[in-house]
Amino acid sequence: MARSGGERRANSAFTMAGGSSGGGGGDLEEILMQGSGFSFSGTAGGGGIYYDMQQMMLPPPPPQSGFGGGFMELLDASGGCGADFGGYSAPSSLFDLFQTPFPAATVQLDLPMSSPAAGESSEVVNNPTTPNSSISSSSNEGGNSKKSSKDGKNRLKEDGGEEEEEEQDEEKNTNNSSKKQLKAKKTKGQKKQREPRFAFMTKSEVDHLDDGYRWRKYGQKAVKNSPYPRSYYRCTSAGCGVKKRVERSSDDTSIVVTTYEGQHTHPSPITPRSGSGGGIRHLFADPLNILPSYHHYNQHIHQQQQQLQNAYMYNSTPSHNITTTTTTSATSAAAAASSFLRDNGLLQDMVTCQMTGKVVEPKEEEQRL
DNA sequence: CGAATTTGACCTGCGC
DNA sequence: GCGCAGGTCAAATTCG
Repeated sequence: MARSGGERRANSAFTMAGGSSGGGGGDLEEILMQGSGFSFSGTAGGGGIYYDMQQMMLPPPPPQSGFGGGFMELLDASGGCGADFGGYSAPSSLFDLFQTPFPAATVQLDLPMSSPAAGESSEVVNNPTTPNSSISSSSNEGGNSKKSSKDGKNRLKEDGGEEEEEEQDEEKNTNNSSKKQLKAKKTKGQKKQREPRFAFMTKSEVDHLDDGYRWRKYGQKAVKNSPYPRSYYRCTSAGCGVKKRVERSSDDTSIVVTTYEGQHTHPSPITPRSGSGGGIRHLFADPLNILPSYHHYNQHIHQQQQQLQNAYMYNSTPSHNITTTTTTSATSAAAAASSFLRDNGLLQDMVTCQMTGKVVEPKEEEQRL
């Protein structure tokens, strides 16, 4: 109950990780980035491609003109609606990797388990870099929490089948006292199907990263083997069932793992080219996340680069659907994040990181399991 | 007062 | 079947 008002602040840099549509018990692949050099530990499982992360350093980011504008463009282009992903074709996009046949669907690494999201999340171990020193970004406030709450209920239905939404709603209306029981009923016997998930991992002192969408926190759970709790967010837009999970790595407390699940059914609430007035500005309220002026550009970029250098992403694809995650797994939320990064000349690094990871061929993955 | 967060309870899936 | 852990709900609480 003791509510910490600080919770409402916003976010800083992105963390992005791979997702999975955990069809049935499909968990995210474990990932490990070791020590200082970004060198993945090879995985035995699939005999996939192995890359040395140490080779992947960040190229100097190209000077960006407009922050908000570019970001929003990208948001619109890639993130607005899930349906848009098909047409998204930025060559350097993080999502291209997911959408293309490139078997990067799964980046797998051996990992001593202490991962924040045991069994589902990944772990990053990096050389500690300068975390965001000051975070004062805005919060994603203003959403209609009630709707989101409702969506939350629907989530369960969606998991089991959208056709049951109405039916379940009726039940709820007629018997509010047993909502949970109803929920249980509904979900029983139905294989819960998760939306594609993408996780971003970044070094940040702020847990909840502002990706341009409005989120409402609907839960928090203590994570096993981690002193840090995991927070659950849901997109506040009506009808949008996108969820976001935020947790901090127990191994490296400076690392935040943000997992997106689902696709936004709406454009980002942030107005494109909002300039100084649009919501996008909140994204960059944090001096470390914005490029207030070209004067400070290098400095900020440097810090962001460090973050990204230490960030890597993975796509936790359910073992059975690895091959199909290419286009559908790209959540708009993640797209927004990637767009942001790409717009700032940072995404490439993220991609690089991903590509340097061990790539497991779908078949191999299946065999492995 | 509306919106967002907190937090304990509850539910589900999974491993043993 | 039981227990554990993850995930979600929703009343209470807090904030703007």
